Amino acid sequence: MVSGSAFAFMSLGLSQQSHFGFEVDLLYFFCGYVTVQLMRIKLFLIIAGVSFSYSLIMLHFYLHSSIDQRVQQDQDSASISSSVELTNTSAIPVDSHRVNDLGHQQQNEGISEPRVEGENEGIISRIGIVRQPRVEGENEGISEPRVEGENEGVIHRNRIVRQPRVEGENQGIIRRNRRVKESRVVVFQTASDAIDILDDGYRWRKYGMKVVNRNPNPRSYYRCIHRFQGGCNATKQVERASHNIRVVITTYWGEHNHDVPLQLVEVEAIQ
DNA sequence: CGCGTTTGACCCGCGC
DNA sequence: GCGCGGGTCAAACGCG
Ligand SMILES: [Zn+2]
Repeated sequence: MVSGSAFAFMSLGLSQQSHFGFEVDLLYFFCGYVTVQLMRIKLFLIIAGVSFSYSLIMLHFYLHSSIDQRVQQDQDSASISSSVELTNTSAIPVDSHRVNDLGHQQQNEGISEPRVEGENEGIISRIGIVRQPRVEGENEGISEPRVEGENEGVIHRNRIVRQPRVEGENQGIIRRNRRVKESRVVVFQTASDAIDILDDGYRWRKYGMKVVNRNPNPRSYYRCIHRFQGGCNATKQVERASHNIRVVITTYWGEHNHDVPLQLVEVEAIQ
């Protein structure tokens, strides 16, 4: 029976291998190893098995319930105030789905596992939206990371962004010290094995890539392609989470001041 | 040749 | 002031 339970632990660890990071896999392996050692010395077998199974279950639930918090902590020091939705149960294939209106897209409600077994399609979940900056001092800390029925998750972050430089005249004299508070941030979390960039209908140009915050995966910076023609200053950042290689976090900054450009399929449909 | 990506340098705010 | 972390620039490069 004890060997059977140990085998169950090992198989559980192997089954979780593709969903969590390397450290968690190491932790599972260590738990299995400790179980085997306890089998060898024949000491407190049943108690150790029960305690280890309990700790594994608690670890599993902790990882499951705090994935959105860790996403936000990895993003930067933003803290989630109340009512952040994490409804990534809608298994929307990234290829066939275009997020046309990010601010008003409704996700279905109801919680389930933040991962889809045996599927390669990405699942999209909107973490939060900031429409205007908030004053620090209220709603400190992380509370209620999972609220049912709320469609407007709010992340308050008083991030200071630089004003874009005025092009074409007097370069060198123009100071960048005008700072505004960004008023709109949309964070998406996508679980995908291969697809990093979800097609939202807009055309982006990559302008930077940086390894940040001890995350082995670099963060990519994109700008809207109409920045120099139409003055659109919408940007987005795409990175993979450090703790889970399958989670892709897409952060949108600013809003477009133009319409969604036509896609190739639509151009072909017109012709 | 035009357009988009890559990638090292640069800049800037912030903490010590 | 200095180092560090993170965002941006821009020359080089690649590709149709
Ligand atoms: Zn735009």
